[in-house]
Amino acid sequence: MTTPGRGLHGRVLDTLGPAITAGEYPPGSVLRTDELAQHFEVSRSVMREAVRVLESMHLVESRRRVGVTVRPKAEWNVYDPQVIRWRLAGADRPHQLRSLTVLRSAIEPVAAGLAARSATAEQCAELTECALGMVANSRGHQLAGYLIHDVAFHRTILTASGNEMFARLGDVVAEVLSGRTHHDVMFEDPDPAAVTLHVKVAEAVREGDAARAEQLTREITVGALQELDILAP
Amino acid sequence: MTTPGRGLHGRVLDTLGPAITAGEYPPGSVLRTDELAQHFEVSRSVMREAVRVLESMHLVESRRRVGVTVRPKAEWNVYDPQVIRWRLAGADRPHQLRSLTVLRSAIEPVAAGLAARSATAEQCAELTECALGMVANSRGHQLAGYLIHDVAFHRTILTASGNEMFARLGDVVAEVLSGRTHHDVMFEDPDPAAVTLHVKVAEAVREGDAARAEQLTREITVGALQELDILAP
DNA sequence: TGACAAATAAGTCTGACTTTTTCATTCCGT
DNA sequence: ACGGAATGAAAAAGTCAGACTTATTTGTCA
Repeated sequence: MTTPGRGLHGRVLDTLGPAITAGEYPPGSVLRTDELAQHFEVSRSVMREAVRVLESMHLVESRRRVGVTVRPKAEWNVYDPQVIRWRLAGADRPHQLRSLTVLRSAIEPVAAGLAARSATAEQCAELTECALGMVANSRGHQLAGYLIHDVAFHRTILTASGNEMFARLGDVVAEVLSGRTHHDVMFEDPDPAAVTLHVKVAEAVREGDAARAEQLTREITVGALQELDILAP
Repeated sequence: MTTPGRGLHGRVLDTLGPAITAGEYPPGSVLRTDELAQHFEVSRSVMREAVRVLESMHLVESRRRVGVTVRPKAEWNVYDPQVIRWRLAGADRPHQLRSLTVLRSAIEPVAAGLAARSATAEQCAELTECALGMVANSRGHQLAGYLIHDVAFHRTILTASGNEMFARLGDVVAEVLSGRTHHDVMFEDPDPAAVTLHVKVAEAVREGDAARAEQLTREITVGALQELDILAP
């Protein structure tokens, strides 16, 4: 997780960001910098910095003589990890989780295919290690241990794809997987079939079999979609 | 495009952002707010706001007694449209274009599949209209007209997918397509086969044939990959 | 080695001032 | 009397300058 207290403006964002992304201020709402500064008991300079950050996330728009207006959801920078965290922490969580899982289902298979072509020996080893760690923690309610390896596995795939855009989704996937374990599903041991699939993906990548790595990963993501009752493509 | 002159801090970002993303300041470089403020001839308050924005993009990190240090590329928020624009405008353009095209190849087929399931009648009409517009402008060096319809087509697919994360990639795809037309390839009329594929995708979506829409779109993106000499999966 | 002190650069606050944009009024012409 | 253009005032963000605070690092000395 990122540093919680990186200055006063960060403190302000910690409450204002979630409030906006939660829809507490509907699109078109107008805030005034001075009022916000008073409300949060900070100086205008600090408040202005916070507004600038929200503006860079396209959450709000600041215009002279008008104020700080909340933008419609469709314009938000929904790939900003901070925005994602805020939304995952709020009432929008289920919806956000679905969006992200669908995104995963598009990205990860392709990433796995690329990883099979360009993964380094170290990455292959890491992958195998993670898969074995998942197997070792797949029985007896060792969810914490399982999760660590699961996250590391997917992160390694995304990194090994060699595509920077894919690699940067590692944190997002981590958040989705953690969330799934802690809150929603997974009250019991993980599906053995899923565990096996991970082992096979590690194999396929190690052998450089791109098509197989992609197909197997697609099966994993289909499973993730089904867990959320999303119609599998 | 976004508004160019949204305040002094925006002006500063317009030169500092591209400079950082271009690698002009290598990772670990230390900048000092006061010096920057002097250099850009703005007050410290303005400079601080600019730094905050760069910080929210994970381009830099500001620490007391140290200064503003440039983060390694791997930590940047590479999905931030602003960051993408900066990188597309700089020396990193070819690399960025490849990353984005690979991203497209993962996203768009899935988006098309989803669109086939959930597109509205209006969206289907829009799609057909775009495809016809592409056909009409596919001969006789009418690249500008072709591009408009091409961009609109892909944007509509992404929107019609019903997934907000996909929808937000519309701008990125637009930028990639425009760039391709203006700079790199496409000196002559577009590939007739590609045009036909677009028409067929519109058909498949209209008929609700998800698998076919996905497969046809995959063929389109494979073409885009090949244009950049990227090994097709 | 550890504690303490100095230096440093970001962080914060305040108040005065500027600039842009909007809204309401007024004034003119038809 | 009505519509529209010009004018003025108000409102809120934007900018600046200066003083002060605080955390962090570095270096010195016991």
